[in-house]
Amino acid sequence: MNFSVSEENYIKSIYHLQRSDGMVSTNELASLLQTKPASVTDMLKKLKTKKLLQYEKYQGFKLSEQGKKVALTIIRKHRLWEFFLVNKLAFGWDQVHEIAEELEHISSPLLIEKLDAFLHFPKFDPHGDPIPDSNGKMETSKQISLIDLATDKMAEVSAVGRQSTELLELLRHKKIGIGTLLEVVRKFNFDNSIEIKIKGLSAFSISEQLAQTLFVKIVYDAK
Amino acid sequence: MNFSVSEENYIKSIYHLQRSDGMVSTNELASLLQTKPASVTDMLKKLKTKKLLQYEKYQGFKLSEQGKKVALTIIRKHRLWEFFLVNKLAFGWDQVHEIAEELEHISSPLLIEKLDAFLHFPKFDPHGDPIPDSNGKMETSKQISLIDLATDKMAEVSAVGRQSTELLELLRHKKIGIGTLLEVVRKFNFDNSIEIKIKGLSAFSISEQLAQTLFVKIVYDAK
DNA sequence: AAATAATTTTAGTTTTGTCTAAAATAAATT
DNA sequence: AATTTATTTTAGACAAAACTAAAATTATTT
Repeated sequence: MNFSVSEENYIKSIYHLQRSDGMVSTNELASLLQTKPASVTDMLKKLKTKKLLQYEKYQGFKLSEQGKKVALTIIRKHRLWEFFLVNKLAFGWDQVHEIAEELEHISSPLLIEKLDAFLHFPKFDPHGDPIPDSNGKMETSKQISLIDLATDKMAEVSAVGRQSTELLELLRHKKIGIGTLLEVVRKFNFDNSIEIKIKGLSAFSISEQLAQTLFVKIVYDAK
Repeated sequence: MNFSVSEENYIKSIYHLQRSDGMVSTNELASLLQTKPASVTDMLKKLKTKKLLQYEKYQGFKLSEQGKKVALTIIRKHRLWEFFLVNKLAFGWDQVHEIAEELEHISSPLLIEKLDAFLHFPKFDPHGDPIPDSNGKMETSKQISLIDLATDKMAEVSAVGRQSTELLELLRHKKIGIGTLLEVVRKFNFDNSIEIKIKGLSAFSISEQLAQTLFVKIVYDAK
């Protein structure tokens, strides 16, 4: 099936939001798409009738399996084009997002398969985000120390180094556990402490020592 | 200034039609765009207010200088993408038109300059049509004998070999002169005669001998 | 638990690009 | 030259995707 540019942008944005949230809200989506909540509601109804969305009014919404598949093909196109722009056309990695936003809506599947082959099936785009293959599967990022996580990357706590009662106590107090989704908001050079944000909580700082012992996997470039 | 996909398709189509005609008619354009004459009229008004078109109602229309410039940048994009698709992504020359119809509307001028450089500034697309440079200038095709002209290529009579009174008499009778625009409709293997079409006249046949003495330049791939 | 605030949805418009049907104009024919 | 035919334009409607303002629902506070 074929979708309009507008529908595709909604699907992609919902996918991004639900990675961190599970469930997505109308206001959240409206602000990401720079549009009004009323417009979002209209589109939600349309996407529901097309079976791309699980949606009950006033209850929030998320993509159906079908919808996720569509989202992944759009993301695949976006990231392949970004790779092309940077590695073949010599764009800087910070110049390509807007252009890829347009290119991702070109419809030919054959084009994307040929582009993928031409680029030798890259696994990551220039920002380090994984590129889904034609079945929607992508590499999961390698585990890195939280201290090395770039700002604005959504990551999931995947392991804790050198466990101890004191550490676990601290983690429980800060509401951090395996699977917790977070992102780094700021880094302070003075003491290498970092400020992190967990969905639903207000941002707070953690020490260099703590950041070093926590390991995370990037789950999504939320940009 | 930025134009919608629809506006760009109108501009491009008008450019193609006026190459052979000088002036373009509403019906002609409607049939090329697979739309209705009434829709064409609506768009003509819009293009006129945007100063892309010289248009007086019931009198036909043609692009302004501005409009031609816009048309040429679209054609430049289309042909560069076709070159890319065939020479980098290994598409067949007959598979690329539709995809290029989408790619030609991607807006970034920097993208096109970088693509042009990446392709080493090609002068002709995979169909043999010239690619305008960033100023809208393009190579004019080389002069070839009419007998060698492919079907469906619009060409302009540029010279006549071995002039003689008899030849000139024949040409005058057939209404062919220097500058006449024509295209080859069919080729007959039996006697190598060809059927040609001149705008405004019905198609007619000419002999192999005559076709050999006439020289033409391709002015446009009217497809 | 009631009242207030925030969020979400509905109802009614707008814009872009299309359409049909009818009217206006131009071209062709007798 | 008058009439018929073809072409082009107008008028009014529609679908997609957005908007504003108001109503409905849910969440939060006191």
